[in-house]
Amino acid sequence: MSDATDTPPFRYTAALADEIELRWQDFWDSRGTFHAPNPVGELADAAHPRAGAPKLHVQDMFPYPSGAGLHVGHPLGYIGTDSYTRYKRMAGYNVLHPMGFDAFGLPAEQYAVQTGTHPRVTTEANVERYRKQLRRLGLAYDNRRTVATTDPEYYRWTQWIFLQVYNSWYDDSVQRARPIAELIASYEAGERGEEWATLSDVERRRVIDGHRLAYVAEAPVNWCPGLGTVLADAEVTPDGRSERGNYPVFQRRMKQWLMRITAYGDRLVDDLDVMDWPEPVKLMQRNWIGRSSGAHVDFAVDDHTVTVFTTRPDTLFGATYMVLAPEHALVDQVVPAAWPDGTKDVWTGGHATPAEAVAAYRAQAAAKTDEERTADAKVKTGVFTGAYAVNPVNGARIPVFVADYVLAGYGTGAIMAVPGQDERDWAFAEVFDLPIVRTVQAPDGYDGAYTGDGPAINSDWLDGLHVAEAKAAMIERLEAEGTGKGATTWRLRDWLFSRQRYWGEPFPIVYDETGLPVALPESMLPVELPEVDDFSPRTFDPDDAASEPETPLSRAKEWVEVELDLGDGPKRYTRETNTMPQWAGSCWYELRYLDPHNDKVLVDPANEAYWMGPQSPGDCGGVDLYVGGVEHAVLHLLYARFWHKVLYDLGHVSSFEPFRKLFNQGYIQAYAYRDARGMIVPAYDVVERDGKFYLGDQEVFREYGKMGKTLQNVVTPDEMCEAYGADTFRVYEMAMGPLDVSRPWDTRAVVGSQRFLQRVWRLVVDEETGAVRVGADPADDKTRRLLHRVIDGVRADMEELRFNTAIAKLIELTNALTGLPAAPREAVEPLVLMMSPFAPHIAEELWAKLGHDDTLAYADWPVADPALLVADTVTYPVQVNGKVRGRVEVAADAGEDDVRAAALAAVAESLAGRDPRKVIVVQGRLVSVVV
RNA sequence: GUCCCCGUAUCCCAACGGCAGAGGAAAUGCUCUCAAACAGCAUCGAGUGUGGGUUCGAAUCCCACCGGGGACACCA
Repeated sequence: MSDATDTPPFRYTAALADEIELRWQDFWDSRGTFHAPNPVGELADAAHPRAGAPKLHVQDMFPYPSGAGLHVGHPLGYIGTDSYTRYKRMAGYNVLHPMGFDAFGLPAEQYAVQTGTHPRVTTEANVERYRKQLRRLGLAYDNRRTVATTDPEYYRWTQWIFLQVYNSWYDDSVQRARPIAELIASYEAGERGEEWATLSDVERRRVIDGHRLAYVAEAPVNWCPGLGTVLADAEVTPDGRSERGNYPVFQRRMKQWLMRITAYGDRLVDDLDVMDWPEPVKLMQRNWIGRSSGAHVDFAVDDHTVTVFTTRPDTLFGATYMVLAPEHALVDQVVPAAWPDGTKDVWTGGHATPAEAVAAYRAQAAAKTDEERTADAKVKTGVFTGAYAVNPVNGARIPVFVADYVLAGYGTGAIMAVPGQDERDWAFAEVFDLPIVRTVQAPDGYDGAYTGDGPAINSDWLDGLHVAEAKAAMIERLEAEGTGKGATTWRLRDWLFSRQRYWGEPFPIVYDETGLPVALPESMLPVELPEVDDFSPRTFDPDDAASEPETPLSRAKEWVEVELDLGDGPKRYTRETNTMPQWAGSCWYELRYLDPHNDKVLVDPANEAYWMGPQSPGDCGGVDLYVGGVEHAVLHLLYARFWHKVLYDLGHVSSFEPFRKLFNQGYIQAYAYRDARGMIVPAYDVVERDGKFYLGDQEVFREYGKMGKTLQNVVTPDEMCEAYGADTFRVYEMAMGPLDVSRPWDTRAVVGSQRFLQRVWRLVVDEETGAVRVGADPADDKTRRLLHRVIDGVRADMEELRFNTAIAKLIELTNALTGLPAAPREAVEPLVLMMSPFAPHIAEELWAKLGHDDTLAYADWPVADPALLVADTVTYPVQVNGKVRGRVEVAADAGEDDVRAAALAAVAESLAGRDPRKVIVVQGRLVSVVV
């Protein structure tokens, strides 16, 4: 062990980095360096250097603190926002950059079920570990503002928001939520019909409860026996399994809490237009919400009326048959005793009567899972019901089919089929030999269903109109005749909000003797989770669709049965024993950061307006930059937008969107290795030789995937800090590529970032003596010009989050300074300031060594001198027919004619007497000569 | 099947339509060392997935195809 003697005593090594980093972390903590002042309240501080400055609110999607701790992929976004906010703070902004923990959730609960350890114990330990890991990275959070969703002081307000939602209704006439008291007043004033006066108290409550934005309903839900809980649509994978645990999920009707997010469908779609979000995420939200506008059209089927939904009312003259979903309620009622005349053989499925055919088909459809239905989508199946419908616009009789390509849960569960303009209908019509009538003129030679625009044909009075006008004209006619109505349908359903779980927020709801819910008053919040011995919901055989949920809280009898005085004297009540889903706490945390300890209100309006309020007329307001993975594109981001809009409608916040700008960071993935038997081997022990990979002598094979236990390729920030220090780790993560691009982790390459920091260190500190060696002389002209070019470029890169190119420029400058006998202070100081967002500890240390006695966190960010950005002379390459044939150096301010003359002289030889046909001078760039 | 993103040196990545290289890694040589590691200095390198088109000029814009990643997938 002679390392210590051979390494220069003052070299920037991992050990020195460790010492510097821990010291500065303590310094920042003890000084409260990164505290951000609020306008009002406990966190206001008029003496703060950034009090009253322009604000910037930057936030990361907060983590679920898992038992495995962080790996190097997790902090990528955190380091990105930290670098950005450190830069913006130096550039003069009052920066809010908080961090918290999404601490309710299944893993801690499942661990509790297995081991009997209370989820709170596990969660707190995990949170503590995360805090330590994040602190070690030197992330400049305002730690006074941290939140954990499991903290009763936090979930008190989650419950409070639930009460706001519960105690309001959506007034369609003004397109916003209003207090439920206003609805009750309206009923009592007789503005909503006479009936109210005749109702009993209980009936009145039922009427009102039916309008609330949070309500209990018997609804089709996703019941997952394997987890013992119901799930939101978004938590179910397309193949009908639970996203967590991958258990089968069954459709069941159950009594559950729902939130009326569908009321906000229009605004959730429309407001996407004003937000600065990645287009793919906006698209995913639009798809998920699935707004489509068209019309409901009534078709007579014998004595019954079947209403269909269509987005193409303009094609009504081309409707040649009708389809009901197998589950449609009217199917049985329209089926006649025998096949009518004209029934084609392919329509019957080989059955003797319509009733048999329909029953057989329905049984067959019911037996299919959604997955099978989708997999079979290529081949259209169905059967004739024997009934005919009458097309309301032309009186045509069209056969009514049952087919599973029509979904019961969307629209009305019935369609008019227009094969000429719909690909699915076309495919069905071909199988069942049904007529095809084009009602939109297709291009010459077009085969198949034509869904594009064109003039209407075969459509009587619509002929000649284009699609958009034809739709409007048809809707107008249908409404006038009373056979239809313009309509909008949604794919989005109301949000299933209850879970049969222990480790979640209890509802602030009790039930009285009527069995109807009663909201607890704010004064009784928080409703804390009771202590229980058994955390597990009753789980079942994962395939037992008929099982019934039983919540863990229902077993805490002394908690469930309570005596309360809710205004009419002490009475017995029963508590709600479901808990809220994990999304609840993350639906509003961006607001609590603003005023984390306020026990009077969720957030003081002045603080909300400052940090998140609209910045200009029409601006939606919200967090200025929200960074996280794209996997939350619909779930979290849709739910949070919904809650925020409710709070906006009720006047609690001034912004109508929570996140003005969204940025999706990429992922750090890693190589994994399998041996010849296909077994994963620890990536850490694999070595590369001659392009092949070996574990010992055995060749192994490389693949690429997520970092994790199963692939045995986890690298932790702790290891990186130990081997190189946090600054090196941070610089490496920011330098390896653009923030939004996924890339492979390569531990071998980290050393490059360490060498960069070592070189900067050496510019300031003599490795042998530890003395400050920075030069006092002014920089030479060349160095000075480079410095200002770098200052200029780095600022632009920082603004655009292009950290990789910013770091490249800093390295370029460093390498230039390294070559000088003594690096001039004039260049070193800006370099230290500019590297500080990425490597804050070493930058602080060097800043101090350069003679500054306070943190550089509030030092002025360097500004480039424009005069030094323009060169004295410019070298123009001269192209002849696209090939570079010469170069000329001319004064930077030379006119175009001078440049042309010089250029032509320079390539006279190549021209060989030919006359240039054209000479193009690109100012400052090049000259192109065409002969 | 439809839509979106991406293909630049051995690898990760740069290049307002204007000389393909900012930066890092690897590799090679040298310095330091008894030796090695660290560190330092130097060297090495592709014509931009393929084929067309637009242009004086294309990695960049357009079209088609190939490869990789992602989203959606009977939503009437």
